[in-house]
Amino acid sequence: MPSAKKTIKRIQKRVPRKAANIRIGDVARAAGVSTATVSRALTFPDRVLEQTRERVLAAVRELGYTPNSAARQLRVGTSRTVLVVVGARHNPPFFSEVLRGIDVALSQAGYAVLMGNLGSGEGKEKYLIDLVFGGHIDGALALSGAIPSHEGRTIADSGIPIVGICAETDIVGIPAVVVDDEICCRTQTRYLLEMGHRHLAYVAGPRGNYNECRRHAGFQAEVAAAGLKPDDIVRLEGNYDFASGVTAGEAFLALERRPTGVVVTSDEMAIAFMATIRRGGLKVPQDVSVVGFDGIELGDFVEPTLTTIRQPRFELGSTGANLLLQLMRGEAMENRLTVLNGALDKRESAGPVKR
Amino acid sequence: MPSAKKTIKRIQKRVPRKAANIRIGDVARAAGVSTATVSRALTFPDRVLEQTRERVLAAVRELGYTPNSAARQLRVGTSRTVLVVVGARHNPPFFSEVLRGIDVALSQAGYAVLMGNLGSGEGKEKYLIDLVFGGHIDGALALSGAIPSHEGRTIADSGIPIVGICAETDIVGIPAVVVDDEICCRTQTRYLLEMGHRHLAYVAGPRGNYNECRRHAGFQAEVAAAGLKPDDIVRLEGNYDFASGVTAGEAFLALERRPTGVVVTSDEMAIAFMATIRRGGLKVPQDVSVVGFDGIELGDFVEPTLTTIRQPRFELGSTGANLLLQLMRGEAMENRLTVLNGALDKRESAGPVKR
DNA sequence: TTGTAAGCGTTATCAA
DNA sequence: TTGATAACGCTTACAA
Repeated sequence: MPSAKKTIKRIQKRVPRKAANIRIGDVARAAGVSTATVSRALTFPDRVLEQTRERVLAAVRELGYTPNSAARQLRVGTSRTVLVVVGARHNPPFFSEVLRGIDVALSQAGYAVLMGNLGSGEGKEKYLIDLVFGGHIDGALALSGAIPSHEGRTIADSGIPIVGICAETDIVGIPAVVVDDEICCRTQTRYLLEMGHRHLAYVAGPRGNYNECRRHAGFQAEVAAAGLKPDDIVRLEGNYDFASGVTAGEAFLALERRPTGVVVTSDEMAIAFMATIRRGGLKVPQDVSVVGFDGIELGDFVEPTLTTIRQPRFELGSTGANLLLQLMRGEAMENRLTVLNGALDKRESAGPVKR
Repeated sequence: MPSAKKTIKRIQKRVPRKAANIRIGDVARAAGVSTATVSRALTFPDRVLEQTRERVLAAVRELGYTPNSAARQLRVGTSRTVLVVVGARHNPPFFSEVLRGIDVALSQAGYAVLMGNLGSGEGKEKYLIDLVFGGHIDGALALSGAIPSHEGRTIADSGIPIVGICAETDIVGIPAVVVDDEICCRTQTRYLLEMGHRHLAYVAGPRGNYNECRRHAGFQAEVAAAGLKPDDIVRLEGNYDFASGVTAGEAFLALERRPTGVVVTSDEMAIAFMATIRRGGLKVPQDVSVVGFDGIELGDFVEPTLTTIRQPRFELGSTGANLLLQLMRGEAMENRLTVLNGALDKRESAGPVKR
C-alpha cells in the first residue's frame, strides 16, 4: 500500500520542514480531481469545465493553497525575478526615483526585483554571478553600467537578457536607456554662455565614467563653439557625490582668478559646491552662477534654488524595465540605444554675469 | 537502453530552454564520480577524499557549473532570500542608509534581498503574500511597520520570521529594532526650551503613525515638564516628506502669533519648512529656531545647516537584519524590542530666543 | 568514503 | 475535458 508508506514519510519529514504546507495534491483531493486539473484550473482557467474550475478554486481558497515557487520554477525554468544591479557609488537621491520606475513597471508585469547592490561586502560579485548562473534570474538591469563579473565571467555570459539604464555597459550589444548627456551638458553650458559668462569651471564626474565622458564632450563642444580658449576654462574633479562637491568648492575658492559660471555634472555636487563657496564668502548667483545636472527634489529647497538639468528619472527606470520585459518575452527590439531627453529647469542659482 | 532515450529527450527539450546548462550529472561524469559525491564535495568539502574533491572542483571549474537554485531550494526547503518591505511613503534620503545596513548584513550571510515596495501597483500586496506563501521567502524585514496583507492573511501568518525596523508592527509578538523616538523628541524639545524658547510649534508625522505617536508623546512630556500651556504650542500637520514641510511652513507663516522654536519630526520636512519660512521673510535661527529629526546628509548643505537628531540609520538596518538571521537560524532572541539611541547634532538652525 | 535511489511539488505530455 | 505519469536538478538516507 504505497500511499500509507508515503504518509509515514511525510509525517517524519514534517519536523524539519518550515510548516505543514498545503500541496497541490491536497487541493486535488479536496476538490475530487487530479493534480493536473488543479494546475490547469489555476494556469489556464478556460481549459477546464466551469464547474470543475469552481470546485478547484473553492478548495484553493478553503485550504489557502499557494503553489510552491521552487517547484514551479524547477519545472518551467523561469523565476520571474529580475536582478537590478546598482554600482558601489549609488547616489540615492538620484537613483531612488529610477528604482521606483523600475519597480512599478516590473511589479505590474508580475516580476520580483532582487537588489544587486555592488560594494556591500566581499564576495558580492561572485554571489551575483552564482545567482544568475544558478538559474535564479530571468533578466537584469544594469544601472550606470554596473555589470557584475567574477573570474572572467560576467552575468552577460549566462545568456540572460540585460538592459543598461543611465549608461551603456562595457559589453557590446547590450541595449541601454540613457539620457542625452551630451546635449544636456551643452544646454547647461550654453545657458551660462548666453548669460554672458566667458570664464567657466566644469565640475567633473569620475574619470572614464560613461556619463562623464559624454557630458564633458558636450561641454567641450559648446565652449569651442563659443570660441572660449583653454585659459577660460577650469576643470575641477569630482565623483557625483556631496563630498566631492565640497572638495571642488574648496578648490574653486583657492583659484587665483575665479570663473563666473560653473557647470556641475550632478546635483549633489552642485548643492555641496554652492554651500561651500557661499561659506567662502561668494554669492550665488551674483558672484558665481551654478548649473547642476539631475533634477533631484532637493534642488528646490536649497538657497538659492538650483538651476539644473532635469532628467526623466522615473522614465529611465520604467522604460528600461519595459525593454527588458520585451526581451524576456523573446521579442526583438528596434534600437539598441533608447535616448530620453533632459530639460533645463531655470531657477535661481544662475544669472547674468556681473559687469 | 534508458540513457539513450534520455539523451533524445534532452535534445528535444533543448530548444525551448534558456541554455544548455551544465547539470550536476555532467560534472559527475567529467570527474568520474557520482552526483552525490559532487554534491558533497561542494557542500561538505571535508566529507570527501582530498583527491576526489580536487577532481570534482576541477570539473566544476572546467565546465563552469553552478548548482541550480530552484532544484536545491525545492529539495532543502529554504531559499536564502529575505523580503524587505518598505511602505508606500518611503522617504529615500532617510531609508537609503537603512537599506544599505540591511544589504551589507544580509549579503555577508549569503542572503538575497527581494524588494517589496508597497504602493507600486495594484496587486502588489497579493503578489507579496503569494511570494511568501509560495515558499520563496525565508524571512522578512518590515520597515516602518509595513506588513503586506491580502484577504485577511498577512505575511506573518505564513510562519516565516519577521523583524520590524524603525517601527513596531501591528502584529503582536514580532520583534523590532527602533530608535528611542520619545527620548529623542524630548531632546529636541528640551534643546529649544533651554535656549529660552517658550512658544513652540510641532510639525507632526502622519496621524496614527508609530513614530509620530512616540515622538509626539515625547514632545508633550517635555513641554509639560517645562510648564508650557496649551496656548504656547501649535501643532502643524505633516507626513515626513518635503511637500508637507512646505505646507507646514505656509501654515506657520499664516499664524497670527508665531512660535519662536519649531520641533520638526523629519529632516525632509525641516528642510522644506526652513526654505518656506525664509522665503516668507523670516530668518533662521534669528527669528525662528528649527530642530529636525533623522540626520540625513543633506542637512549639512542647506542654509543654515540643520540642527537635528541623528538616527543610527545604518545600524537600524544592520541590527535588524542580524536579528532576522538569528531567527532564521532558529535561535531564540532575548528581547522583543531593541532600542538604539539617536543623538542631537547641534548646527546652525537653532539658537537662543530673541529678546 | 562513495554510490544508489528516493523524493522535493510542479507542469506538460500522452492517453483515455 | 480529465487523469496518470514522467521529468525538472538537486540533496540525503541508506547501503555498500
